[in-house]
Amino acid sequence: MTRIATLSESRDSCHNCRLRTLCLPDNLPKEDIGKLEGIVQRRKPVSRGGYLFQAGQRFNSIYAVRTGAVKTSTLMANGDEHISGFHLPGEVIGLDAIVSRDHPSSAIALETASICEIPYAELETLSERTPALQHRLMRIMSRELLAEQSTNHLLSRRSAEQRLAVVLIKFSERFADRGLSALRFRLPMSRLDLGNYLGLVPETMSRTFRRLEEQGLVSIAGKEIEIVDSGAMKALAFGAEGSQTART
Amino acid sequence: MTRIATLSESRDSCHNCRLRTLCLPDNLPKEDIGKLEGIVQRRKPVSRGGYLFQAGQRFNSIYAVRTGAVKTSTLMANGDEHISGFHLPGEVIGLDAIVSRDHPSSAIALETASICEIPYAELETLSERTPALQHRLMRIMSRELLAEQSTNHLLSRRSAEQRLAVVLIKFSERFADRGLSALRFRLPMSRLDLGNYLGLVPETMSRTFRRLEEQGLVSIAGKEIEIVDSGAMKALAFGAEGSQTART
DNA sequence: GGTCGATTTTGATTTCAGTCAAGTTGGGTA
DNA sequence: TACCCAACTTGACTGAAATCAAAATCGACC
Repeated sequence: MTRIATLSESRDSCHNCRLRTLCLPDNLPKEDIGKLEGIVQRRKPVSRGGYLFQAGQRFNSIYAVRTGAVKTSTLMANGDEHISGFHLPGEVIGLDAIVSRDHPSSAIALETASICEIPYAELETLSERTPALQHRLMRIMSRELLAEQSTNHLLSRRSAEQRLAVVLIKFSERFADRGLSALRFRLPMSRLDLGNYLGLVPETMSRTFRRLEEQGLVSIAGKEIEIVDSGAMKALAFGAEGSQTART
Repeated sequence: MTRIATLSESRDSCHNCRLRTLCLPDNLPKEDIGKLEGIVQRRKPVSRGGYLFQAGQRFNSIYAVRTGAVKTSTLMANGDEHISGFHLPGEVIGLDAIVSRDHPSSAIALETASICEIPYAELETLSERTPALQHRLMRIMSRELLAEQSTNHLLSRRSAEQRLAVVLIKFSERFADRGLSALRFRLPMSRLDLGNYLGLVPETMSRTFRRLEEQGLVSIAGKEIEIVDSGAMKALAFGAEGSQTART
């Protein structure tokens, strides 16, 4: 089946999307991308602070970030917000709702974000007759699982400095995956949000940023981050030094 | 002493398996269970400390726990072990490997465990022509994602008492899901392992168990746990009291 | 039943991050 | 441009869990 692409379609289509290889279409044959294309809905941009969906809302679709950045968070029994993740272009949001009928968490734009909405019922129907898509979905779920595990890991008995180093390195890698600089980037979220994610209060965030800067590992100007000594950062983040002692 | 319920053996087919509704076959039509049955391999029991698979090993299969209990853990750069989860009968292990070709973590039996091995290539082929199975796989992945998120949440800025209360309540619920007592059960792992999972050192685990006991919430005899005041436990685990203050 | 090593407990002390309190900065807008 | 409010920073103090050290208990195996 050949589609006649209009100008706006060609700009907006999965085929031409720069994020293709990170997102659902990765590794799909051309015709399957076309089919996927048929069910993807491109919504008007969500501005800073706007909701993609709210916790408790009926689950209908999953969402892929096209531009901008999004946080997902759950409201705890006591009214506190817990931020479970930050999502950059090419990443898929809402997969945690598949099992439960309702969204367990809310998704909020950190900066103006354009979003692709993919109705899940249609995606599921399509993937029944599209093995490559089914395959891809499983891989994306698995990838998310791994990312969550890595966050667990991060939160388990690591110092504030290590947590911050890890998260900065990971952002660096994610920006690099998107063709941006790995050494100079702008964090899309507030210190408060990043602290919430890392299990640290804003005061500690501030002091920890300063300590990393004093050690000559990074250079900070508000949300602009420059990684000055990437090797030392990785050593701090993943190395033996300063981590919990092995107890065998 | 009253006999503590154990996770007893189920028959050798998915059709008759008591864990059917927790595991892969849930909600599958009879003939699909039959097909699944055709690819499931029942291995000889793995004894305490034995590996189901090791980190770095080539990914070929996912595994379902039939009896016993299993922990999954990753070895960190510095040689430390980080335990990412404990797995009871009916739960599926190894889904985090789908994306990566190799297992990112090891799975180790905490007590003698019988395991169903499901070759992933065959499972994927089967699910291509079995929509219900595909559906079920997605739901299981989503469930795992939620479980990981909930662990993140648990590790993020909660006191030792709250962490322990949460994990005990969750084990209680999981045992109940398996038809065992929610109020009296035996934890399958050591304090060290549980502490590792919770991000706490064994000394703190010991003291925290004692504090919960002193408050009359639980009664502890080694690995045997009795939940004495389930309401107060839930209040401690999920309630407003003692948690971090909302900072808006 | 006794022995040895692993697991768990207990106590004393230290330390890192949290809390409280008070600025300072900076982006948005009137 | 100046104002305002939110975001961020800084400092002093506190407290919960880590660390260090040692003893007690458990349990697997002769």
